[in-house]
Amino acid sequence: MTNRRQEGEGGRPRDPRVDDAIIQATRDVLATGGYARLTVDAVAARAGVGKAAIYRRYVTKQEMIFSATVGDARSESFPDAGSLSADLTLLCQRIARKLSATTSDVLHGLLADLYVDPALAARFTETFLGGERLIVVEVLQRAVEREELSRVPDPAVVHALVMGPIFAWLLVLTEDPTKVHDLAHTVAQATTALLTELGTKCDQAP
Amino acid sequence: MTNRRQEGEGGRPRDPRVDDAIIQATRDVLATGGYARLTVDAVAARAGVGKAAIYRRYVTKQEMIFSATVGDARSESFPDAGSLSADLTLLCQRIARKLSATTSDVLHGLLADLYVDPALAARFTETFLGGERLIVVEVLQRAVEREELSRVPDPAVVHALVMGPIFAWLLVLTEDPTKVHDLAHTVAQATTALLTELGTKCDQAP
Amino acid sequence: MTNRRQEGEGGRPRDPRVDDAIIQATRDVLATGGYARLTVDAVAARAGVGKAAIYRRYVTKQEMIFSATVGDARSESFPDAGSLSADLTLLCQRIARKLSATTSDVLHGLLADLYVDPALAARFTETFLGGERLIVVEVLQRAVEREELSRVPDPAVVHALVMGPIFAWLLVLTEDPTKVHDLAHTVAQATTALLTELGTKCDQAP
Amino acid sequence: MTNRRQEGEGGRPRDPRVDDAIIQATRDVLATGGYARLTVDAVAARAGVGKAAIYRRYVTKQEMIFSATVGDARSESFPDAGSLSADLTLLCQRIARKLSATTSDVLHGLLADLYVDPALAARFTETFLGGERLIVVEVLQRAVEREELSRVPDPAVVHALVMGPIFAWLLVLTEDPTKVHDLAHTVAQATTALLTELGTKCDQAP
DNA sequence: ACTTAAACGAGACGGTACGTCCCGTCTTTGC
DNA sequence: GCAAAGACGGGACGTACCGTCTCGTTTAAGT
Repeated sequence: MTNRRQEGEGGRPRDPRVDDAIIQATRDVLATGGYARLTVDAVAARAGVGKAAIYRRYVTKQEMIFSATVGDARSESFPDAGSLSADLTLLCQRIARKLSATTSDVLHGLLADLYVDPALAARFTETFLGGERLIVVEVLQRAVEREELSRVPDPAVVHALVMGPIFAWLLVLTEDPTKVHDLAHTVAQATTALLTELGTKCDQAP
Repeated sequence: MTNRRQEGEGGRPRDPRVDDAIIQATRDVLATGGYARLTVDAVAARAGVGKAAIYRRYVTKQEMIFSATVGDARSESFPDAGSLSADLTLLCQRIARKLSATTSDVLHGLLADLYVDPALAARFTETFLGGERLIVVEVLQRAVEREELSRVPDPAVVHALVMGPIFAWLLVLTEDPTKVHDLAHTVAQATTALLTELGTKCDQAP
Repeated sequence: MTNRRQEGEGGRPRDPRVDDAIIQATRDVLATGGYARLTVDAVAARAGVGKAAIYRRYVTKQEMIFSATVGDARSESFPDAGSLSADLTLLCQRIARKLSATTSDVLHGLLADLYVDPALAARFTETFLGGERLIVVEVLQRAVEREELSRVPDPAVVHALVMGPIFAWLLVLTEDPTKVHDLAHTVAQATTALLTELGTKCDQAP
Repeated sequence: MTNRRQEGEGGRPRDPRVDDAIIQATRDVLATGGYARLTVDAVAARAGVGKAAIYRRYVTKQEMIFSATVGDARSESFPDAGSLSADLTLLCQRIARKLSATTSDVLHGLLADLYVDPALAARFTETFLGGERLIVVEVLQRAVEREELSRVPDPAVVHALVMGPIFAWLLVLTEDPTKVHDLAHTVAQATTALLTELGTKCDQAP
């Protein structure tokens, strides 16, 4: 993905081993020295690849990092856990797992760079957040069908309520990551409580 | 703050106008080009100041940005709003206001750089988060005194629950900032619901 | 010339139209941007040819340029003009014509590159200078036979005396090229004067 | 020279040791690997200097090489040797010495690059050739005053006649450099012969 | 009033990384 | 097996910042 060029047929095709080597080297370098110390030369050297091979695939260092970290976004199917509470718990666990996979500084570095590059920002929103948002919508619709809720609340608000605390725990407060599992449970409880017991007051945008 | 040097007596004293000029220029440059494009030379030029004057005050570019954006953190007193729900709402509003003051990329850039510089990270935690944490603790204690809660839950969890969604709304999801006021209300509701109606299940760490 | 490969018989034969296209494209690109800006990719593109087709014919970019500019060196026969003076004048004219055919920077660029590549240097000496040297020797021998000279002077010295000023005029001093015809005449006069009137003092190497 | 900037007074002044280090390193690298292999990074490394320090002084790699090789052009005074023949001999020796100081490929590389950069070309003409030209003019005027010549011939032609053969001997024919002294003598003889015995036929441009 | 020590604007310094360009080689598909 | 197309590893280019270091000047406090 992102690997621009699909047009021309002629010529030597891109070597998929090079693609893999770049991605893997990026992850290695990121793990070694962190976002701030990642160098395109370092990645190229580690991958045993010329810099040109990298810039042929990614317009920018950021694009490369994006692809190597949060860019794949395999949208796994989301099973029905049986109740709103169980669904939300499952979603929280998944978000926690996803955020745990990326080091704090990498995600923040990427988020900082998004501000400069709107195109990358759009792709981030679509890739990284879009999948989650779809799941949120589906979970809420199921709850309405089960008659746990009378109507579908604003998905953006629910999304913020469930991903926010986990994001903050791991990437802002940098609290103990081993406790994130319990936190996910608590977040699901709080959201469920809000949505069911207090009614549907959170549909700010009808 | 951070302005090292207290020892020597002799010599020309620091010019406070220079301090202000640096802070203001930093904010201007950040507003103009964002975190990624901020250059020490640019700040110096804009402030009409030599680079030495900057590095005399801050060890690092990041320290400067920190001071110019989130570094002042005047810990305003936090009034008692009368109930847990009202206290939490007030806290959420305050967090929302604070986060709205800083552009998305600046905060993320800073957070990314914290990873590299532990000293700055410590100061960030203390300055930016410490005040909030104290308020969280106080709010919870008041609730126990009022007998709204039977015991004080883990403040870290509550902190994540209240600041997480707002942070995510503004700085990750980049949703409409005008709606953050309503969101703050919703977050307070959800947290109150969790703490009161479902008991004290969130004391993960006794 | 230089077109390595004579061995194999089997397989598709080289397309002579490709040879021509490469030579012509090289000259075009040289004329357009000069020696420093000549790129193999540019030549290939202009010739409508793959880079491989070029490197199948020439080991090096320099070989290609050499072939396209000074490499053909058709050794035209050199007629007897009747006297040493007339022979030298004719030789000077021929040298002037040859040097005028190549742009200043191309020849200098080539000469610079010769330093790095001894093989090319040898071929240059042989191709570009060897022909001239043979003519010099022949002219001097004729003069001895005509008894204009008592013995044959060092051909290297005479070669330098006749080609030097013309080379300098066109490629170092970059004086008016239209005056090179007159200069050629003057050079021939000076050399004749030296050889005849002052005797044979220039046989430095007996 | 060439070191642009004379305007501003404020700020740290250029360190002359850096100037020297760059010049010397350039000569070293040139001597080691030749013109084609000279790298700005290599020069910077060898000089123990940042690349910025180089580009602060020279717009271009070529400017740097120019300054380090033929750029100084200390115009030594030219003594009167007593006769046209002796003056020309002295001039030829001086030219030979100057050309011997620079390696073949460096001068050719520079000459090739002059084609691309007219500003550098102008400076080359002025610096490297201008001094010689002035001497030529002076030598001819002296000869007229001594009544060896009836009038002053075209200096450009004489210049080509004396520097051409030496240039060709060393830098095109690459003949034995130890014989250049004898050649210089021969060249002076030939030119004297032309100018005196055959009259002033070479004033092509009156 | 004079000395002294530090702060000041300016900008050069050694480094390091960027993203671009080119070389000469290798690898496809199609004739 | 040659051809066009173009990807490959390598390496230099010139630019931009970083954080440090002089310059020569200015400004207070301590004598």
